[in-house]
Order: sequence, then structure tokens, then C-alpha cells
Amino acid sequence: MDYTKKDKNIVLKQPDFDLDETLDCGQAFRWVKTAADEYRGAFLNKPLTVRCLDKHDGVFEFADTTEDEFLGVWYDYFDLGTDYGELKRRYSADETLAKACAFAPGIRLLRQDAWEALSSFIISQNNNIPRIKGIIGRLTEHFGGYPTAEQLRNETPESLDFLRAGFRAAYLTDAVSRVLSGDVSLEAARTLPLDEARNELMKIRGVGPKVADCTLLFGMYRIGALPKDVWVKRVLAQWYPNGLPECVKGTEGIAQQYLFHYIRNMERQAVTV
DNA sequence: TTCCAGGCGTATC
DNA sequence: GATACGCATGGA
Repeated sequence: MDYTKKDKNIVLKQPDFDLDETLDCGQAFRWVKTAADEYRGAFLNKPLTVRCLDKHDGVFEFADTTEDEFLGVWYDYFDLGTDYGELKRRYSADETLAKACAFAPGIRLLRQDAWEALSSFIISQNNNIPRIKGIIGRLTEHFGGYPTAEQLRNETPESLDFLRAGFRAAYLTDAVSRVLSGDVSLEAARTLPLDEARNELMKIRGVGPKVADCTLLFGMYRIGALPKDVWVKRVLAQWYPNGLPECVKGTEGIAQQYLFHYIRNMERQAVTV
């Protein structure tokens, strides 16, 4: 890894990394674009401003970040130990995936917090991305950061009315109580075989196969999980009626990121033109 | 006004 | 197991 300390910042040279494609592609909901090539967000209670200094050479500045913090938090969060160039070469054996990877070559899979992913994707169901961000924005503003299950212990669907989350508020409080009681173990879900991990999470009211897979993929880096939302269902119906190709085996969740982003933008362009 | 959104629970067959 | 429908909210 190629990084240097500069004043209070860390400057990183990193290929296969684009801020828009990684932070605004529907995997995380509380990164805010604060300038043309700058985002502000957080992992757990650790805030970060990250900016791109040189798009062509892939140079990034992690503002006000110590070396310990960079190596201990952000290296993992941005999945900097994974070679996405190698992944994309493997995927490019498939014609459609080759196009999807070329369309947004700077996508990376974030290693997010499990509870945040679970609760965020409960909120995401039958909802659109701008409104998901709105609800999560009100949640974090109210609690001064993303609330833990413990911080939500005494909330009820009614006390969460300010979120304007609709029917999802009761799902959220059920997730809180089951996680706190140990009825659902996020730690178990990290290591159980995928189908059993999915069933563990689906004990929560309002968590079905799709939200469970999103939790496994985005909150636990279970990259074999393949969340089937409306867009991925379109991907499979249009391009892969017989299933995803052999070259994605074991990393379906990462391949899904490229395909999800690709088909959403293809459709948007088709509508615009 | 109607349709839809990174779905799920329920009823019905 | 599959299919149909309602669900809160708000933007297009």
C-alpha cells in the first residue's frame, strides 16, 4: 500500500477507487458529498472527510487522520487489502460483467458495521435511496451519531414517528429487542454457513432474504451473499437467466455491486434519452 | 392522479 | 411453493 503522512492528513495512492462510485452507490447511506471530490461520513463514531486530489492517478486525502486510525479503521473499512484489479480481470471473462466493471471501475465493497447495515437495510425495504438517506439522517441527527441497539432500547414504533419510516419502525424495534436479548446473534451470523446465517437474521420481523443478504454482505463482508432486490432481479432476468457465470463464484456480492450500478444507470440513461 | 422505491407479512390456493 | 395484496411515505 502506497501512503504518506502529510501534516495532519494521510495521502493515499490507490487504484480501483472512486469516491462517487463507492460512497454513493446504494451500499451506504450516510456519506454526504461536501464538494466536487469530497465526502464526509463516519464508521461507527469515527468521522472522516475524504477527498480525491487526483482522479487520474488515484490520489486521496484522508483529512485529520492519524496513521494508527488510517491503518486501524479506514484500511479495513475501504477494503484496501483486496485487489479489485485482479477481481475485475477475473470478472471480465464474462461479456456483461466486463462492461459493468468498465462502466464504474472504482467501486469497492465497504466493510460496514453489522448493526448499522442490518438496521439501515430494514429501513431500505420498499423505499428509494433518497428517502432512505432522509430517514437515516433524522436518526443520526437525533442520536448524535448512528445509534447502537442499546441506545434504541427504550424506543417504540410511536416514539420513532419523527423518523417518518412508516411501517418499518416496528421492524426496527423488533430488531433492537432481538439483538439485545440475544435471540438473534450477529456474531453467529458472521461465521455460520450462509443459509443458516440468513435464517438467523430472518428471525427478525421485517427481515426477509433480501435484507438478510444485505446485512451479510455489507455488514459482515460475507461476499458470497447475493441480495436480490428489484434491480438485481432485472439483471438476472435480462442477462443471466441461467444464473451468474462461473467467474464470480464465491464473490457474488462484489460482482453484484458492479451489475447493480450498471443496470441502474443504463436505465436512467435510457429514460433521459 | 397514479406509480414506484436495494421487501416483507399474510392470506389463499 | 407460488402468487396476490396491503403497507407508510414522498418524489417523479
